[in-house]
Amino acid sequence: MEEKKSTILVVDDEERIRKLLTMYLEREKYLIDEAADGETALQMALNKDYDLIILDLMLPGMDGIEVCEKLRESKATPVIMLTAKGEEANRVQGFEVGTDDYIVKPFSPREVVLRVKALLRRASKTKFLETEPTTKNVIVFPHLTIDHDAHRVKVDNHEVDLTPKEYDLLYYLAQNPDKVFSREDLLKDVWNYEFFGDLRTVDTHVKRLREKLNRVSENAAKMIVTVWGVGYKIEAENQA
Amino acid sequence: MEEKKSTILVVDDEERIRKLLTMYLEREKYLIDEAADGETALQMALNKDYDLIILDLMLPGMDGIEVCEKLRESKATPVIMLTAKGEEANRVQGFEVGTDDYIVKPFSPREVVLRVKALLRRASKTKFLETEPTTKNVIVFPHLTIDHDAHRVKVDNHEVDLTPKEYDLLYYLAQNPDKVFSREDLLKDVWNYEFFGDLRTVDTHVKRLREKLNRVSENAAKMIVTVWGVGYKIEAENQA
DNA sequence: TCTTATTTTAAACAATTTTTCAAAAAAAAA
DNA sequence: TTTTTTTTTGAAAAATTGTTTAAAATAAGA
Repeated sequence: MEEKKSTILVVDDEERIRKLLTMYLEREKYLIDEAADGETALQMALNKDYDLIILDLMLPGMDGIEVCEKLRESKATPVIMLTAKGEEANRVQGFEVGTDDYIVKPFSPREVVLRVKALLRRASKTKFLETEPTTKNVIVFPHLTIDHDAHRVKVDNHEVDLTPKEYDLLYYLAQNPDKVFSREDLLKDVWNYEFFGDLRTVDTHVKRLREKLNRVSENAAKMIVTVWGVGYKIEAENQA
Repeated sequence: MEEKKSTILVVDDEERIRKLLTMYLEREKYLIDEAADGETALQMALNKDYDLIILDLMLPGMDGIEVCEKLRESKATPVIMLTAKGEEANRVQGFEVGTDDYIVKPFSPREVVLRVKALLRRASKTKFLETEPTTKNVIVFPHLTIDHDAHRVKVDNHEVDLTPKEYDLLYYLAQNPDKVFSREDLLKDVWNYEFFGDLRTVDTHVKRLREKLNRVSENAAKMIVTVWGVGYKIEAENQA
């Protein structure tokens, strides 16, 4: 079940962004190289076969678009472009420069990891040309079902309306059942990297989440467990 | 339920167009080869039995028409010709050169996929020369029916006039019921590859689509669901 | 070709929903 | 009991979507 680790090149002039991405991607067992400017990045990308490159659009000297175009003259390495909100996201989106996907800053780390996985999956599919049985994206617990494609949550087969953050939070916890996350962890992973808000914000969302689940089933609400002095987790078992 | 995968040769001198087509076709589980010029393309097409060839009209050296004519001396492989707007679409259209279909640039990726499917269906039918119960291309929901062959939408058996984009959008969502698409997804897949517009353009089309459906049936309009903070989807169930 | 009608896009504003933060109340631990 | 932590509550601030309107692009017709 273990695959060979993919190597990823992360390019951004801001060190904190590089470190942030590196941290999250290494957590997923990818091997990461970093570059802070376009020239270096291009050289590295040409000299080594990366499985993926994450490339900031705005770079000192040679910008992301130019790097991508130059790279494309000799390599087809998948590229995810990072663009600030107003920037030329459109142009990047338009495939004009051979970008495979793009992410708008500020992003949530979780989102980046998901996109990276998706793109690597797509790329490897291309390579091996295998029929992948379209994986349904559903998490199932005794009283709770999360259909990620439909973005739908059901408690005892009864649909529950969640706000985006409530959904993200539940989905994140549900992906790692029985693992406790501190409020810091949750703010880091579920919120985007620019959010430096109050830790208590997490509590508020947990409260509303529990309330909504509880309206349908007390058992479902009890799945979200407070670990005193530590944080929150979802318990898969602990169900009637 | 799994069929053998069709192999397709994509020929265009612009890499971004090749990559774009490859990406969308691979998503549909086709096996893709690429060629950047006419000579290479012809050689590849003669040495391997492709199920379909997508051929750009304008190519350096030997152009698309010549490739097609030369190919036709020994093979009947179906060919879709890509032509820029002003180009000799007429000549190609007239099937003078043995082309089976043609698409005018810029195209929307979705359109290409549909044409490819249609042509492959036609071609395979020809092969077996059997009375195949012409697969109707109809999507049916409780209050909504989309007949793609006729390009006709009916709500509670009452025909609804949609503009092209409205239709495309509805059809795209209807093909993947219960799956949420972000505005970015929709712009990428439903609009053509040259469009780099505002995300909110999607909202406007959704609004008008809902309005037109709502004139006939509120239930039909309610099928198009806003997923707050994420995008839009069509709900198959959620119907009275 | 020129004119007219239709469709598409985009911007601005309104309406709605969500998120955040702060502070009091409650609960758990020491 | 005292202290610490969590839960609850409410309301302002922020973000997102809905709606309207006008300009731009496109297609159709004269």
